[in-house]
Amino acid sequence: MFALVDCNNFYASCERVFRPALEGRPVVVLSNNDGCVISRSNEAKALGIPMAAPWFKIEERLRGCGVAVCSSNYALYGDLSRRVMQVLAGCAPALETYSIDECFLDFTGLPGDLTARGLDIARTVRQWTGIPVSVGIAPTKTLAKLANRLAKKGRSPAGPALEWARLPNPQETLAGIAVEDVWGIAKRWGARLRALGIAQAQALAAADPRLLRREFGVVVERICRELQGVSCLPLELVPPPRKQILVSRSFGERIRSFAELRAAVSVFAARGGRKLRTQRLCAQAISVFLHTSPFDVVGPRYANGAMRPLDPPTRDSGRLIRAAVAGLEGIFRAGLAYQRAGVLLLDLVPADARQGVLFSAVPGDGARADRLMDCLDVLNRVPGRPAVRYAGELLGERWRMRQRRKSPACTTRWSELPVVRADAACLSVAAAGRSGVCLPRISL
DNA sequence: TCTGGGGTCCTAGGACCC
DNA sequence: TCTGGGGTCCTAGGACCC
Repeated sequence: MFALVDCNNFYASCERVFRPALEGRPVVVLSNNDGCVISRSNEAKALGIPMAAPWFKIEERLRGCGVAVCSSNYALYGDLSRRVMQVLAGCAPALETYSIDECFLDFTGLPGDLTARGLDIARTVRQWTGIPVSVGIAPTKTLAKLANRLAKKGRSPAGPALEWARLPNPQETLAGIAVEDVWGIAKRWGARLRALGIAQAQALAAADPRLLRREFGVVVERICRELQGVSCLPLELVPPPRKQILVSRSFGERIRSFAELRAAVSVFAARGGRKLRTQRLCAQAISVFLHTSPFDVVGPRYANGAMRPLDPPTRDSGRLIRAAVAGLEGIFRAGLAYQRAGVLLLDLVPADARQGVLFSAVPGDGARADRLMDCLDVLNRVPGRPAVRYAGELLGERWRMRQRRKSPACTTRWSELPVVRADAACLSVAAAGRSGVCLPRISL
């Protein structure tokens, strides 16, 4: 038995935690560079703001609607996610963190009423972190996803938790769910399924698994069986090691000079190195890529990438930067307006299982390089922009993203901690330990 | 003026091995 | 006249997820 706990409108909800005045107001969070809408509060959804809409296209229409617009603040979201997961870890014997805002819990064999347990989880997470969540409970992950969806849409009489087995008529419910709303079925497969006369979740559950296997492969066959209640996707208790690490950004403005691209690519490579080290991995290859904007109508279009082997495998930021810049030299074309670049670290291997090179031409990358990187990481431990950087990273800043409306890093940066003023009477009530919930009225 | 940034899995086909 | 049966590895492309 699985429970899927999913944060409601996660990024928008995070913005509300430290700005209670946003409660009840439409809130949208924008992607990097303040580009597209990537999270919407219920009020924003009610205004008809579509997911992934480019903000500049809908901004005008929404003027006067009182929409609170936030640049994305990943330091905040990452930290609140960590707190939510920490609370959830105490709610079940095992859990799988599925994404920044979702978590599968193992509910197998738990005594008592599972719906009540789900409601209790939702209440606890809300009270301890400020984040509203929904809980779907079912014998398979796919059905738990659907149950969660129903709970989120207010289809659960109990509130934010819904147990599949408690539905009065599960078949009828499946018949009311479009096939594209099933986890793992998106637009393309949806269209092909519809062409076969499979338009709802119920039809998919009833379809011939052999046909699905033949037409779509094992993935859709599994989804079919999961809809029938046969669990095919187990809980992954230990996250498998990363296979690749990507660091890329769209630029705040178009970049034309090699020097500035080199600065951006150096920053990406250094950041990739840091990610490698926190995950105790080494890369055996690095790829650097860049392209002009696919939306620009004037000027030539260009996209290219270059791959370089890293032998021996490395997590040394200096070597990563050198390799990335060498790759960049090969693909840079003068006279173009670049919109985005990135660095991809590939063929990752555990750092303690690196294959050495018998006749190494690369000096270092042994204990000495490791110590240097450890030192760098200690100096840069505080989140935010690193304290110590490679000189190459500093040779241009114009590529950096636009983030005009970013909220403070309330929980990860000393200088941005919120100041709390609380009503004294209310605090004394809370301190007296009266039973029940007493949230003091606070202003920030 | 302005359009995100990460990831994974599966399959088919080709090249190669004994 | 006749030409096996069993594998692995790699890559590109297509699909999906948040």
